[in-house]
Amino acid sequence: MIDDRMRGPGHGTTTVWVYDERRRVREDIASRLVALPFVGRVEAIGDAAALMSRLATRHPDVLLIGTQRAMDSGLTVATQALRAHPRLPVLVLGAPDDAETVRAAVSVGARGYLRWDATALEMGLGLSRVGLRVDGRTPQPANGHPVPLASVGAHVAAPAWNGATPLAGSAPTVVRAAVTREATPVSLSMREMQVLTGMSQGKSNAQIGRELYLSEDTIKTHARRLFRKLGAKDRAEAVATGFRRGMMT
Amino acid sequence: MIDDRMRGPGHGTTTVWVYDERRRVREDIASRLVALPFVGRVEAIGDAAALMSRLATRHPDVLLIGTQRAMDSGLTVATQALRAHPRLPVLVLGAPDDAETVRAAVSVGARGYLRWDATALEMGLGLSRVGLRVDGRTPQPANGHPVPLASVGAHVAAPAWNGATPLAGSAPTVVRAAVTREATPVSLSMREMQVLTGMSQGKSNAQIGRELYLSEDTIKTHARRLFRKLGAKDRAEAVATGFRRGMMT
DNA sequence: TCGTGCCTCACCCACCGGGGTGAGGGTGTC
DNA sequence: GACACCCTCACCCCGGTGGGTGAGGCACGA
Repeated sequence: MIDDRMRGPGHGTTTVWVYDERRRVREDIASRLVALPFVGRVEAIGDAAALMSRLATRHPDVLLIGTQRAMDSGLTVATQALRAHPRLPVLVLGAPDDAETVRAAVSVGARGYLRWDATALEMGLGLSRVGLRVDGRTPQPANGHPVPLASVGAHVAAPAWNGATPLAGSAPTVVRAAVTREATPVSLSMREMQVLTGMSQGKSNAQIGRELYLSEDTIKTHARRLFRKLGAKDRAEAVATGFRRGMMT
Repeated sequence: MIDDRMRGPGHGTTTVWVYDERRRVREDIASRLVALPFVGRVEAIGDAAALMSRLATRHPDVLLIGTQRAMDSGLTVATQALRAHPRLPVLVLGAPDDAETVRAAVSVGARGYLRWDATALEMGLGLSRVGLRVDGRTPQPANGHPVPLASVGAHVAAPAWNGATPLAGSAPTVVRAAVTREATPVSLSMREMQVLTGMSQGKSNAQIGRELYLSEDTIKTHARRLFRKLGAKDRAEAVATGFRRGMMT
């Protein structure tokens, strides 16, 4: 039930624990967390007693606790954990519009509320608003790449990074994830962009060539050039940086 | 100067013309437009006379006109074009916070204002708010994939798709791009997610295996399984759908 | 006018990627 | 107890990928 060996490639330093009685849920959440750049180790825990005993000796940087509508199991665990360790950064995880649980979570001392259908970006923000540490500091919008900006739950004030306006009221409105704008020092040519788009659709060089009425060798040349421009090793990384730089949809 | 042969792979039907005197600018914008799924043909035009004569016989679905701060060349062209063709959907392109040009653009009849540093998502919305047609209809948030949601310029009312609140005032605040939430029917396991993340960082299967203390063959197995789950042909497409589904950052 | 960047195409070549298949062990669920 | 899913590893195989290099033409700007 506890995945100690499940550690990431090491560039992330934050440790996150995910508690939920439903195995499916906690593992689903955990698997999405490992994709976040600043997250190093994720552990999924399904037993309340185990969680408490672990908390006696070690603390995660963030503890995620899942809840089910009209069941207070998750909230009970959150209450227990926070009673024993009041400064523990706890995020409650629940249904998209469960205002009741949001209120309950806040009242027992949770730092925030995360919808279970949150995107990676939103999870990232949820974590970053909750005492996450990267090399001892709170993460900043780094080197022009997207960074969590807004959203999680209404009761959490939206940050004002990058000039975005904070949430006005405290109504249970949920602001959706946003992306910081980057200096975009790279600009791809039209053809390179078309090739990159084709790649993102799983097309082979030959296929792209056929669709653009070009030779496959020409596509390979464009590919090489766009790899250099984007600093990418292969098409997968090129596509990824395309998305991260806001060039793709 | 006019790229008639520069047509996309055909799944997009919208035709966009980009006007700007600076070659660099118009081609940069054009190259970013071709990446949008619903955009079929993009033509970059650098000469005002040529633009007007082309407009006499054919109309694009959207006409983008670039402006420079403290120069009215672009606005002059926009004025000309709109005087001759009042129903032409024109978007003015300009500096991020050039409120003056925004006002001027609106007053001459432009349908919206697009920051030159807009992300693909934002451009998509700019286009979709401006009379874009896909098979005769305005595009909807389709099959669970991200879709332009907010932003372009303050004077354009933000759409209320997905329950997001429209822009409150008419102040020159700019709402950043947002992403719709999708039903996320696929869930990757922890390992699959780690492999996908490695792919997005340009790592080879062997490299990923080394970092996770696994055999390369194991990575290949995880890769195959995640390809099937995501419906992807190769790692590039897998990474792309990972981003489109909000699983990656 | 020369240089630069883009577009186009070609050839060579090492090797990585992806599909197929099988298989053992673990942990839950019905 | 059967079933399903995940994790792990292995072997075979072919085709696609990516790097290097060269080269001609075109449009532009210094």
